[in-house]
Amino acid sequence: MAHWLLKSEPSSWSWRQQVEAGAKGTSWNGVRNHAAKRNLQAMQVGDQAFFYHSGEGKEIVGIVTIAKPYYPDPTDKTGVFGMVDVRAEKPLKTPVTLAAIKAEPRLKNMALVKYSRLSVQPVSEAEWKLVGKMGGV
DNA sequence: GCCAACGTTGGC
DNA sequence: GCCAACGTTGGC
Repeated sequence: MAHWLLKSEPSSWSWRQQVEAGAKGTSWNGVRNHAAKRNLQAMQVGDQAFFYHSGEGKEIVGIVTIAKPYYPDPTDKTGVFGMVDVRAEKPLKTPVTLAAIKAEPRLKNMALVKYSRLSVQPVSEAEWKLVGKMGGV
C-alpha cells in the first residue's frame, strides 16, 4: 500500500470540512498540475494520505483514505485532469508542523521539503512511519 | 524549439 | 508584503 500527502489551503478546504464530510468522503478536485496528476493516477483504493494545511497552520493535521480511484474532474473544462475521492480517517493527536519536519534530519528528503509547491506528493514508508510517530498516531 | 514574460503557489 | 520556485504562454 502506497502513501501520499495532500495539501490544501484551509481557507478553501480544511481538515474540519473533510471530517464533516463523513464516511462517504469527497472528491479531491482542482488539481491542475501534471506531476500531481500522475500521483493521483497512481493512487489505489485503501491507500492512505497525510492531510496538510498550507498557508494557515503549515502542518500535517490528519490522515485520509483513498475511497475512489482516479476519474475525470468535471471542474476541468479541458478534460485533461482528474481526481480521486478521499474520506477522513483520523486526526493526528499532535499536528506535525513543517518546522518539525525540517528539523528532523531523517525527513530532509521529503517531497514536502524538496518540492514544496507540489500539491499531491508521494510519501515513503519510512517517512510515513516517522511522521505518524511524531503525530502520535 | 528557445526563452523571456508572466502568473501562481506557498514559505517567510 | 516579498520573493523564490516553477509551470505556462507566446513571440521569434
